[in-house]
Amino acid sequence: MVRMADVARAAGVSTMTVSNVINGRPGVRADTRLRVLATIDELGYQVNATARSLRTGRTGAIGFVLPELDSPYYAHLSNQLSAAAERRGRHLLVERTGGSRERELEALSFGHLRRYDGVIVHLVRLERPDLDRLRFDTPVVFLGESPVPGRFEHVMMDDVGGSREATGHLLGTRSRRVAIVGGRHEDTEDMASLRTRGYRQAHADLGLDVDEALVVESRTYSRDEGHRAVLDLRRAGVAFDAVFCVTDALATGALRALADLGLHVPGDVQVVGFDNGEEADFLVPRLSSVEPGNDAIAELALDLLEQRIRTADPADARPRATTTVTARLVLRESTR
Amino acid sequence: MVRMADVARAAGVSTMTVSNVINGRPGVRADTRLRVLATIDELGYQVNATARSLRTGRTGAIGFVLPELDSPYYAHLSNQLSAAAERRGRHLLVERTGGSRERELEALSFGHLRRYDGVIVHLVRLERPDLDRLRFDTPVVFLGESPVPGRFEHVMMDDVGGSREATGHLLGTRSRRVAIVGGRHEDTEDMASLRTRGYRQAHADLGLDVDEALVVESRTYSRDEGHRAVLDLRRAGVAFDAVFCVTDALATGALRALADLGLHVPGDVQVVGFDNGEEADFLVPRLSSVEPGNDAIAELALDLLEQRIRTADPADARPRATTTVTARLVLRESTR
DNA sequence: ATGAAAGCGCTAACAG
DNA sequence: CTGTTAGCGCTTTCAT
Repeated sequence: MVRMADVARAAGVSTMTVSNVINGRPGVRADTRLRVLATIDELGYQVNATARSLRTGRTGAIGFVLPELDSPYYAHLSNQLSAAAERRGRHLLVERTGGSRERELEALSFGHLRRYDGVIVHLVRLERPDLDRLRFDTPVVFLGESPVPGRFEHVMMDDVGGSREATGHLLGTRSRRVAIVGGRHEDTEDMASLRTRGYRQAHADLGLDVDEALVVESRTYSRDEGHRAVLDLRRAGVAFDAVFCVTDALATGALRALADLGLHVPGDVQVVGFDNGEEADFLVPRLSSVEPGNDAIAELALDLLEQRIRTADPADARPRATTTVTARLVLRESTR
Repeated sequence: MVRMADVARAAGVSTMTVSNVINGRPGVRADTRLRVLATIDELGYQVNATARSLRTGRTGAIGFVLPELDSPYYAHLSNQLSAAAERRGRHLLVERTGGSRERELEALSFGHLRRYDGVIVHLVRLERPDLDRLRFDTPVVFLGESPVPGRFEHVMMDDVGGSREATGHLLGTRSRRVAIVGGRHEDTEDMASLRTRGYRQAHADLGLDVDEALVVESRTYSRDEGHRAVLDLRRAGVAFDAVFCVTDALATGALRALADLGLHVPGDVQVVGFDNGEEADFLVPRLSSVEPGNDAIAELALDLLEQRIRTADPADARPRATTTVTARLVLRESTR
């Protein structure tokens, strides 16, 4: 372990001069700087980020707290956030909660947050009572559909609008029995509910009733659940001529199930997904999907965070808001 | 900001007693403990991890440094590592390098590593000269195919064996012109080279020559490159009756391209991927793929890291090794 | 069972 | 242009 003090002694200067050199601060004579740099190199010295962070209160890192790393949606979003953060000269550290209440709370604990200058958080379990109790002064931007107390910034996608457009397209292209996979009978504020709300609105727009038998709930939003859901519908004898899946992963499973059943897409059954992940363009048939605007979400979240980090005044009273990024339907081969 | 000293004052004890309570150390009277806990709760105190870490030299966090977050392979591996680390009472923080030399070096800098008690690293750019120059005492386990100096632990998958088995299966099921997508003409030690080596060995096993026109290199290992590669082969008039793709993502693109060309899989062309990701089971047709043993790799990497963290002696001379985890071919619908 | 003192490695503030 | 002093919030050590 080489300390700054070691460098200072070896170079015959004080630690402050070493510190000034390292941090590129002005007011160091050129020859002194060179001597210090040479010594640093020679001893292989590297700053202790922990000590610096304790002293300055800054870490140079931004956190991204999410439920799962291996869903295509979060994987893609993380990658975009990481690349965008890098462009701004910051490092992104990604942390998984597994979608458990306990781990979400832990990730938002003060001690944990000290690791970061700011944090972007996508919660799936914590509800208002929990959120209201949160106390920290690390700048935070929330993503996702859970309603967030007004004192926090919140960026979300247009779940309702995107779903309405997708369902509307299906109903507008001669489908009359549109199933929703990953929907929700109850109307709360989670992702499934919001997307189901758009689905219901599209029906209402045309004066159509929703057959609740077509609303299929799912425990997860992964491929196997999409596969199971379509097979279940068939087994239950529920007729359908289109499927709106609330994620691309569900849609991938649904497409596979329809192939297993020997049904033609989009001839017999149309399919639309939500997320517009890279995979959509490579499925057979290529999947029409709702593009939620991840790029815009990533940039916006980082912009907001950057602002909060810079005006580090905890009592900063500037208005915070929930910003909704526009979604749009991308048509491919799985629809008519 | 509530400090430990604030809690101590409010509870009428010393900071040491508060510290002892928080860390569950013995030697605190029950009533004192309760009073301290009540005060902590009341003031909403949370330990400052940075300060603790400066003092103890430990952080409770393990790092995972990888090239990209959004490739299905790394996404899945990260998720497994994170879940496994959690089971061991540790937190995993994931950091992306983007596959650039500069960022890989930075991630391995001493200052950066101080954030972690130990780090698992999957490099793709750094070469021996760079690695030999590395100086740090944070325990590190390397993943991936780059050769690693003997002083480090290294866990890798059996790229050669898995590829040999996959190619062998194709050659053993009446395919005579097996293309490799994502292969490498030159034989070095990167992933593409190793998997191509297995491909060549399988040919040699049967006394067959490899037609270099069937070895298609690719810049990335993503779906679009797989798609492009198959179309290019066709356009160039190279005949083939099977495709071994060195990743599932490439295979997904290849399947899509074969569908575009109106070729039947596996009737006209067989396809095998490598990674055995969740998607393999939902493609049309379902993709046969080499299972690299991610679970075993994740557990092993964490075991090795845990050992190094515990025996924190930097001069620890116990032997380090490269451990190769066995790969095996999983057959599905894309092969005969 | 509890507390006082010292210090982890760095940098802000000020002095020279 | 360079150095001195103090202290970030915690835990280790040793004393009581």
